[in-house]
Amino acid sequence: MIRTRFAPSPTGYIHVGNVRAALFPYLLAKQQNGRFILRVEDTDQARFVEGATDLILDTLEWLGIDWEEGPRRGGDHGPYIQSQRRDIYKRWAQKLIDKGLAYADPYTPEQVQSFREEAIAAKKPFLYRDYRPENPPAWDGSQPLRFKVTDPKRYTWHDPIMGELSAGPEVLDDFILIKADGLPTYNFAHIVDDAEMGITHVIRGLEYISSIPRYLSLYEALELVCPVLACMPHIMAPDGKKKLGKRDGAKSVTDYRTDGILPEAMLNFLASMGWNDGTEQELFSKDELIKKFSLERVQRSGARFDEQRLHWMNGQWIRRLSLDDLYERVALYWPASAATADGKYKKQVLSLVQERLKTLAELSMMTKYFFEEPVPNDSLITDNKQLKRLSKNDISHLLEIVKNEFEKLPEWTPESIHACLNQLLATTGQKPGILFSLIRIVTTWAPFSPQLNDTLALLGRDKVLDRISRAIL
RNA sequence: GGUCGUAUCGUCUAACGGUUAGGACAUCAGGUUCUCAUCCUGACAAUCCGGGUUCGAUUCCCGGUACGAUCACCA
Repeated sequence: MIRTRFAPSPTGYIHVGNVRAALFPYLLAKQQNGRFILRVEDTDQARFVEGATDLILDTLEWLGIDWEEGPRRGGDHGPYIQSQRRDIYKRWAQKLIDKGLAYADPYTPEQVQSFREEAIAAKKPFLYRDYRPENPPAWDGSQPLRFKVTDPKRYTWHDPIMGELSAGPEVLDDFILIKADGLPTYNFAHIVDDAEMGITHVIRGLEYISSIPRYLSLYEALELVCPVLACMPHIMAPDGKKKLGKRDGAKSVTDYRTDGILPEAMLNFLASMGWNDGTEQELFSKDELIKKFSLERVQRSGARFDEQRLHWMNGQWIRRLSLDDLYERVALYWPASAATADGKYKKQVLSLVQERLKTLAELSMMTKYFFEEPVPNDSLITDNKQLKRLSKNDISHLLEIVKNEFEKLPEWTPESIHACLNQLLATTGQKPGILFSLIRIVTTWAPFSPQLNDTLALLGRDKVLDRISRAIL
C-alpha cells in the first residue's frame, strides 16, 4: 500500500506557495487507496512558533486535505511530532556510530566557519570532510554528531516529476545528524521517520533536490530501501524572479479564506498550476483531481501565482454551488445591517447576486441597499453620460410618472414589474438607458445591481415608492 | 563561483519528429431592451538564440544566453 506524507514545520502560517506540498502527496495517496500521513517537524527550537501547528492543521482541514495518521488522528506509527521521537533518532544514530559511519564533531561553529572562509579565500568549494578530525572524541551528546561519508561517488536516480537526475561526489559531505542541542537535523530525522512510518513516496519542494545525493548515501549507510523521491517545482512570486515566500508577500491560505475564496477553488487552482490532465478541462473537483492526478504530468518549471485566475475560478465554483450550500458559506459575509433580517429574504437576495460574486467578501458591498437605506450619491447621476443631460425637473417629472404607475400595479412581482417597465418606456418615450438607469440609481444608489425588475420586486413596493419619493424634488 | 535543474502568447498551459502551434485567465470589440456580473461571438498575442541530426525539429543532440534551486548545528 502506498503511503505519502506532508511534514510541515510549525514556524508560522502555511502560505499558498507550500500547500501543494500537501496537496500532491494527498492526491496520490487517495488515488491509489493509500494513506496520507501528517508529521510535524519541530526540531528547530529557534524558529518554533506557538500555535503554528494548530493553524496549519486547521488550514488543511478547511481545504479538505484529510490525513489518516498524525496529530488529531493518532495512528500506529506515532508519535507524529518529531520532538517526541528523540529516542528513536538516538537509536538509529547509535547504529551509525557502531558501524563507524558517524562521529562527534569536536569543532566550535566558529572554527568550522573559519575553515569555510579559508576554502572560499582559496577559491575552493568548502567541504567539511577535508577538515575531518583524525581521532574524534567519543560522542557524549553535547557535540554535533556528523555522518561520515566513506565513499563519495556519483549518484543517479529517477524522479517521477523531474526525470533522470544525477550529481557528482563533490556534493557529498559530512553533514550533521544530531545538533548540539540533542535534536536531529531535518536531513537525518526525515529519513528515519519516513522509514519507520513506512512512507513509500516522498514528494517535496524543489529546494531539496540538491540534497538528495546526501539522502541516498544515508539510505545506503542505514541499509534502508529508498522510497520514491519526487521534487515539485516552486510557485514563483508575481515578478517571476524567485520562489514565492512570505517575504514576497505570499498570503497565507487563511487570508484567502477570509477573502471568500472557496476551498474547492483554491484546490483546483493550486493543482492546475503545474499540472493538467492533457485535455482542455480547466475546472476539477477534488474527486476528479484524485482520479486524474499523476506525478508524471506535473510541470518541471515553476509557475507564477496569478490571483486574477484564482478569482475567475472562484467565481466559477460559486456559481456551481446550490443556493442552500452557498447560503451556509456566506454566513459571515453579510453587511452588518442584515443581522436581523429574515433568512428567507436573505436567501432571495443571495440568489440575485450569486452569479455576480467572484469572492464571498464582495457580498456585503453588493447587497447593502437591500438591508439599509442607501445614502444618495448625486455623482451617480452627474457622471452618467445619459442622465447628466437631464435637468432636475426632468428627473422629478419622470420619477412622478414611474411612481404613479408603480402605485397602480395590481401585483408586485418580477413579471408584472417587467411589463410595467416596458409600458413606461412607451408612455415616457425614453430609452431604457435613461429610464431604467434612473430608477435603478434612485432605488439602490449603488454603482451596479442585479436586473432591475428582480431588484425592485425583492426590495418591495413600499421601499421602492419611498426611495423614489425621496429622489423627487 | 561550484553543483543541479528549467525555457511555448503578458500569465497558467496543450501539441507519437509532420497541426493554419490548441485551450484558459487577462486585455480589447460586439450581442444578451439600464449598470455590474454571467453567458455567447470575435480580435490581439508565443515556440530564448546559434549550430547539428533529419525529407522535415516547439519536440532529439551540442553550445550560448536567461532564469531558478542549493552550497547552515533551517527545514
